[in-house]
Amino acid sequence: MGKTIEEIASELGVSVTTVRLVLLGKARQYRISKQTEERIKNYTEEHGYQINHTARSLRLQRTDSLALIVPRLSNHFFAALAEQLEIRCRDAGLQLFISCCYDNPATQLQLIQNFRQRNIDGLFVVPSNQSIPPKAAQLFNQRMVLLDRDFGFADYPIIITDNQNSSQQLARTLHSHAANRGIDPSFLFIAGNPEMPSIASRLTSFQAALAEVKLASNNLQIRTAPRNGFSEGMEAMSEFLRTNNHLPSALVTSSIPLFEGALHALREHHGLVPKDMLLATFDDHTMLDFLPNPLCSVRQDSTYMVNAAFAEMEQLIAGVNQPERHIAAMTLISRNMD
Amino acid sequence: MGKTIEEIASELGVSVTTVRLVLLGKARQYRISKQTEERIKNYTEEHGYQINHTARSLRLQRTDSLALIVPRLSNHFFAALAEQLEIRCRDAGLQLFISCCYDNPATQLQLIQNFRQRNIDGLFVVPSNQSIPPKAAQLFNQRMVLLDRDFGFADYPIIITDNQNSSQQLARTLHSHAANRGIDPSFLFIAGNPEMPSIASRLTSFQAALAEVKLASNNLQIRTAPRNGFSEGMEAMSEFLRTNNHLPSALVTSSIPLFEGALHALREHHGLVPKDMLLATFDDHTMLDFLPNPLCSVRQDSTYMVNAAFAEMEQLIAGVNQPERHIAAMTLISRNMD
DNA sequence: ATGAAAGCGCTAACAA
DNA sequence: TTGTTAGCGCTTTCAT
Repeated sequence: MGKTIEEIASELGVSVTTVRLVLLGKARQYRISKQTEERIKNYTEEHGYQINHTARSLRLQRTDSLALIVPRLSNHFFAALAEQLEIRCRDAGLQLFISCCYDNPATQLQLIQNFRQRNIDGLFVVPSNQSIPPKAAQLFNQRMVLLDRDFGFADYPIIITDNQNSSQQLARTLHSHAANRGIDPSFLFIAGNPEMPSIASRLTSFQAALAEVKLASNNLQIRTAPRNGFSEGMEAMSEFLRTNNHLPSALVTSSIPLFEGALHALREHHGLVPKDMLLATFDDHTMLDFLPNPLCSVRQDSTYMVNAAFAEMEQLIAGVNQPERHIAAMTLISRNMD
Repeated sequence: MGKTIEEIASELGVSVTTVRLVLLGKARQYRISKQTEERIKNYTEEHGYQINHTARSLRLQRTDSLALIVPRLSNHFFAALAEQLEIRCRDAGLQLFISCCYDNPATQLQLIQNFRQRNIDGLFVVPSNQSIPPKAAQLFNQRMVLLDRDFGFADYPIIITDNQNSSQQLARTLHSHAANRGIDPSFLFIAGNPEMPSIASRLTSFQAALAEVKLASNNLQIRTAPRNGFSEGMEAMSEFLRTNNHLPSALVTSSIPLFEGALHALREHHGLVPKDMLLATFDDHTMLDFLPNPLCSVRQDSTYMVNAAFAEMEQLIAGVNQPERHIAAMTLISRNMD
C-alpha cells in the first residue's frame, strides 16, 4: 500500500536519512539542500506517505498507546469516563484502547495479557477482583493505574470516589427529608456486588450514618445482589414485595441499572411508583429528570478522575514511581425535594 | 521485560525454530525430541512467554485488529453497538479499537489516518459526512464497513436501519392515538442535524406519512438543530415555547439526547410536562419507563447490525469484494398508550 | 529432528 | 550535506 521510506529514497536516488530528515521537518536543521528537500516534498505530496507505526514501535520499544478496561460501556458512567480519557490521551498523542470485561476476572486477565502482547505502554483498569492488580502491574512493569475500586493496594496509583462521605450525606439528607414531613422513615437499600469495595463502602457508610441518627435498625432493610445490573434490581425488588406487606418510604440503590430494575419491578407488581416515595441512587443521569418523585442522586466527578489518572500514568511513563491515591469528591443532586 | 524466542533459544542452547515449534504446539508434528520439548516447556512455564505482537505484525503485514469510529460513547446506542462489536471481534481473535469523533469530520479523518498508520486491518465507521467514505476506503484498501448513515455509496458495504418504515409507522401510530381520543392532533418534530441521512430519512418519512392521512400541514411544526444533543433539544423547545401560545399535542424527537433536552426545557418554562402530552422518540432506553406519559419509541436492532457488519468485514478480509447493503428492522415500543 | 538466515519498515549511531 | 548499517522480534524458507 503506502510507500516506505526506503522506496521513496531509492526512487529519488537519495538515502533514507535524507528522506527521513525532510519528513520530520528537520531539513533546515541538518542543512539538506533546498533542491533535494523540494524533490522529496513534491514526491510525498503526490504519492502520500503514511508512517508504519508497527515498525516504529518495534524499533522504539514503545507503541504510544494505552489501554482502558472497564466493566461495561453500556453503563453510562464508564462510557463517559472512557470517552473523556480517550480525548485526554489523544491530545497527548497517544492512542487509547477501550475494552469491556463484564466484571469477569478471567476475561479481564485475558484482555490484560492481550494488551501486554501488543506492547501497550500502560494500562488503566477497573479491577474486577483483588487478584488482578498485582498481576497486571507485573505484566506492565508497574505502568498501571487503578480506577474506581480500592482493593487496598498502597503500591499502585489509584483514583477512587469518595463513596464514604457521599453515602453518609445521602443518608442524612433522606432521613431529614422524612423527618421534616413527620414520616417514620423506612429504607430499602439495594446493593450490587458487595465484594466490590465501592459498593461495600456505599452500603456500610449508609448504615453507619443512619445508626448515628438513631434509626431503628429494622427500619433499614438491605438486599444485596451479585451484580449491579437491571435484572438484579428487578429481582431484589420482587423479592422484597413478596416478603413485605408495606412499601418502604425510601428506596436507595447502589447503581443506576439496579435503580431501573427496581422501579420496573415495582411498577409491574404494584401498578405504579407511589408519588411520594423517596428515591435515591448512586450515579446520576439526565433521565432521572423524568421521575416526578422526590429524588436524590450522587454524581461522580469523571473529569477529575480522568485528569488524575492520566497525570499518574504520565509519571509512571516518565519513570517516576510514587503511586498516589486520589479521591474524587461526589456531588449530591436533589430533584423535587421540596 | 518478557523473554524473546531468541533469548530462550540461546539460553537453552537450541535454535529458534525448535522453540517456536514447541511454543506453537507443533512439537509432535515435527518430531521434536521429547527431551527438548520438556526442557522448553519447563522453561516457559517458569519464566513465562508473551509473544511480541508488534514484531509479528511487522512480519505478517497484519495486526489482527479492527477499529470502530462512532460519534460518541455517551450516546447509549453507540455504546451498546461498540460493546457488542468488541465481543464479536474478540471471539474471532481480533482486537477492536474504539474511538469517538464527535461528528467532527476533521477529527474523524485524523483518527482514520492514525488507524491506517497503526496498520489496522479494517475499519468500521459511522461517517460524519459524505467525504469520509471514499478516503477511508482508499486508505484501508476497501476494508471498510459503513454503519448507520447512508450517504448514497453503492460501492461500500453498509448497515443501516430502516428509518423510513419505522418513521412512517410511528407517525401513523401517533396520529391514530390522537384520533381515537377525538383530539385534533398537532405535532412538534425536533430533528437533529438533517444533513445526516438517518435523521433526514426519519423526518421526511414522518412528514410523508402525515400527509397521507391528510393532516393539515400547519399541524406539524418542525425544528431542526445542528446536532443531536441535549442542549439542542432544550434550545429547540425553548424557541417553540417563545413563539407559540399552545403546546403541541404530541412531541417527537429524532434522538434521545434531544428528547431529554426538550423535556428539560418544557419543565423549566412550563412547570411540568402535561400528563396527556403524547411523546415519541427515536432510539429506546429503559429510563423512558420513568415517564407517566403515553410514549412511543423506536428501537434499533444493534445485534443485527453487529452481526451483519462483522460478516461483511470477514468477507473483505478474505478478499471477497461484493459490498452488500443491509437494512435492520426497527421495533416500535409503546408505553402507557391505552 | 533441528538450525541458519533473510527480511518486514523503522530509527539512530556512525561514517564520509 | 548526505549515506550506510545494525538491529528491534518475529515468521518462513531452505539446509542440513
